[in-house]
Amino acid sequence: MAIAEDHQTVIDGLLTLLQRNEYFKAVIITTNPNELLRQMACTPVDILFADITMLYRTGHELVNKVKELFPQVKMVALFEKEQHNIVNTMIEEGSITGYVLKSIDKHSITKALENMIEKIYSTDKTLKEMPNPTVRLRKVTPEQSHLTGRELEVIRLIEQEYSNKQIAERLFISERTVETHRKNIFRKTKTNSVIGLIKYAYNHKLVIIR
Amino acid sequence: MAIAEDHQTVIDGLLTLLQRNEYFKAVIITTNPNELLRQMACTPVDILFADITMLYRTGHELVNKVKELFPQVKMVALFEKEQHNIVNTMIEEGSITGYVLKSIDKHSITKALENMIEKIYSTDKTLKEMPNPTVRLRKVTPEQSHLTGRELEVIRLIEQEYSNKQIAERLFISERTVETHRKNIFRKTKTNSVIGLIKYAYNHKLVIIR
DNA sequence: GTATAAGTCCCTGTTAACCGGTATTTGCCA
DNA sequence: TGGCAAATACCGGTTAACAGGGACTTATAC
Repeated sequence: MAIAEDHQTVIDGLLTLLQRNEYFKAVIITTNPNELLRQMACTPVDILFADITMLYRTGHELVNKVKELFPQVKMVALFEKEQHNIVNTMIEEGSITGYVLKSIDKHSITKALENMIEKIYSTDKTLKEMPNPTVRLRKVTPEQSHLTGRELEVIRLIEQEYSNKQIAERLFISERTVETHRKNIFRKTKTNSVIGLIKYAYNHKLVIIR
Repeated sequence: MAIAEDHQTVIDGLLTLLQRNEYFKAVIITTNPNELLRQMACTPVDILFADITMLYRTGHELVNKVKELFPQVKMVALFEKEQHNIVNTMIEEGSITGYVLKSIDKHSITKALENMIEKIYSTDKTLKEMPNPTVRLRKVTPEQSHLTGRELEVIRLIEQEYSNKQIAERLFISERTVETHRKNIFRKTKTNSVIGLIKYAYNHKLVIIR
């Protein structure tokens, strides 16, 4: 098993738990994505525990790299409750095999680990083929987001510093339409500047930060 | 001692360390700023360990609240290495008594805690009066930031959604000057839109997020 | 004593963003 | 099948932001 996490303390916490577990053994521990890939090339692992932002960091896309280079590795995302949007995206994409809520108490993590062993080792299927796996700690229900799918797309492109014109080209729609979406977004999020909007998006985890 | 931290795992890590320490005892543990204040009113503590972003969250300003309501409490900020800017600000303000780098290894944290005991209990002075306290784990040297103090001020106000005009009023300078600062900021940070700038500021921890 | 950096101020433009409407098509679902 | 949400598109008008200049004062450093 490999662990990739930004916070030493989170790593410590996991290690403490793993000490009492006979099934898992952490063989790679690092906070650096590139270092992780390098080590995975030398030391084969079955499972990768990784912070979700590290996995999905825009631009880097560790999750895709791992999928490409080591398709047999099961990826489990460590996430915080506000990040359900990203988790759900990754589940839909079939990128990850499971996920664990970071702030959950020790007992639940242990239980989740045990469930994971059963699921991962008893069958060799990914989430896509397991519509209702118990690996899921809880149903990750998105907070009633009033924003439509198209609006979310626009927000993500705004955050990527695309201009209205570029967004229009990217989505094959008129610039006017982008402006309309923008207006509706501002109205719905009760913001009136890009900065406010970006902060809203970050706070509501509509986009992946850093 | 009180602990305020977003991450359960960080809390767990601290508690494990504290178990072996005879001087400290955590009596309040919470992730909620308001809950913290409420509990501090009921249960007196000597020291508050808190995540730096939680302490300094713009708008809330827990650090000021604590200082106001419980001036005798020593505040120690838990921070990550990129946040040295904020730490230095707080030291200059005399807001905090000490700070601990989150990602530091256990041994060093223990050592830092011991140093802290000496410093805090042998003298009753704040950092301002102790120019070179050993509580400091390491000299927090800002990465060669080419941005000037005034430029940082402007960036923080931009992030707060102030317009150029409002910034000018706030800083008692001409709107032209703000524009000049803005230009220089864009040039120095190699950005060319507020969004790019905001992301730069977040990535370089020039402002406090969330 | 003279560079150098920081901070201040102003000018001329251009344009993207924003405000406020209105309106059509599509598809879902009750 | 009638209502509704989503997505699409347009228009006229206003303004803040941004580009790319120049220039002056003050303080610090060498």
